[in-house]
Amino acid sequence: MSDRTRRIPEATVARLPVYLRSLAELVGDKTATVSSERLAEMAGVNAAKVRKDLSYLGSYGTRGVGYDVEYLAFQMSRELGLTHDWPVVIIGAGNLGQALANYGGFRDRGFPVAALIDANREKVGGHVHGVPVHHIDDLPRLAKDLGIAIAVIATPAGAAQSVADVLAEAGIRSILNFAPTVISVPEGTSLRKVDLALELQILSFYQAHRTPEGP
Amino acid sequence: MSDRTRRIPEATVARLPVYLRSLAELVGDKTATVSSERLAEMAGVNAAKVRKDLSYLGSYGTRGVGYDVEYLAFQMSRELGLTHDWPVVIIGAGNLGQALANYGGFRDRGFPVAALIDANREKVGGHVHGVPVHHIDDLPRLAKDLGIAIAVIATPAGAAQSVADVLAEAGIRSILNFAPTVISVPEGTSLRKVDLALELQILSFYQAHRTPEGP
DNA sequence: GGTTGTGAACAAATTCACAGCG
DNA sequence: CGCTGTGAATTTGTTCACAACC
Repeated sequence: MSDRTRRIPEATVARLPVYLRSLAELVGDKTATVSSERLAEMAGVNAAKVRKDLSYLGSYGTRGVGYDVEYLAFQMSRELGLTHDWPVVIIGAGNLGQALANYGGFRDRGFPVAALIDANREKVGGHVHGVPVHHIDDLPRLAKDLGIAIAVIATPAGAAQSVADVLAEAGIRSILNFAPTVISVPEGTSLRKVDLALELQILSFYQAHRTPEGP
Repeated sequence: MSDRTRRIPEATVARLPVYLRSLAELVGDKTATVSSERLAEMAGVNAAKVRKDLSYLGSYGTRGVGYDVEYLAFQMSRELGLTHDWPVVIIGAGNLGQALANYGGFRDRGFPVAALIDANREKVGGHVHGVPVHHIDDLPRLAKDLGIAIAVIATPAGAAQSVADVLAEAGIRSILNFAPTVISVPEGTSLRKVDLALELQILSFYQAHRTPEGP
């Protein structure tokens, strides 16, 4: 049975956006076709992995030629659900939340920040970089009105679990958590974590274990 | 041969900081010992994985009792190289770089931000949240003077590779890259990536593939 | 009795290597 | 001939299950 009929492995899903970014570059360069070799180089992986990953999407390559850049980009966007925008809310209008609201990379890649949410009523009512700040009690209504399916948690660790509970209540089933704590979400909710200091701690490990001469 | 004599797997290294965070909580609660079961719950993994992971550090548990919280935390800090602070530089004094400089989580977990670096001389000379802003040309000297081993790239994608090259030149061998692009670094340099929009794209995939009822 | 530490079994992910096709 | 698509082999990571030990 061919790979494309099986469920796409998590590791592959996590690389698709990297390929898509490379394809966007190639589209910009007006490059018509690309080999797995070249795409691998751009994405920082090896060619066998690219071919295996792409095979889960279908047989979109041509033997002896490579992949049609535009067609592959389209298929990949479709597979990733990126054919339309996904408005997101950011919970926590503190330092990090405000910076994320102002981060152009979200909007540019199809994730406009529709609202900032905070529990502190003093922050509510204003705008941060053009994004309105609402109270957490309004979240269920906002999620419905704005068609929000994805939330970003940018609160202190202590507040993250209760926020996750409110999100579950509001029917939001995709969460990106920046709070440095483990949160539990209902079965069926997708959760991704970004822990900034944790990444540095991992680097510290390898730094500490490097011999002076290396590696 | 026991696990602790083998090289620690990458997947385990990536989880050690999560355990350490849980242990720090337990220390705060004045909890003396902890079972793998309890630690697993706190870290959001299963107990077998905790025991296997901890076994790479050594036999620090007591059968029938569990792990001594303080002792394990100490051993883990030592293994992670967190017995002293690691000052970091952030390259790119834009939106994200400034937010990261102001992010308390770095300092709190032993990674004080010693300097912000920018290529734009108009930004240089001032301070952002108490952190001095220097020019990229001063990086080699700064790295040496401030004892900096870890750098954070928070520039636009287009500048990231040239920044990585400067970092290599300056002898910095641990890099956390926030720029949404693949960068290549010399053999022996540790590189971790955080791509904010990419995380949302991954969530989009699962959101798009979710059937209305489940799973 | 309770919990660790760890081989063994299992699963996921990566890489190889080459048949198949344009 | 060149490059994809993919089974097979390998490597890495996870989970099981239980002997060893306090």
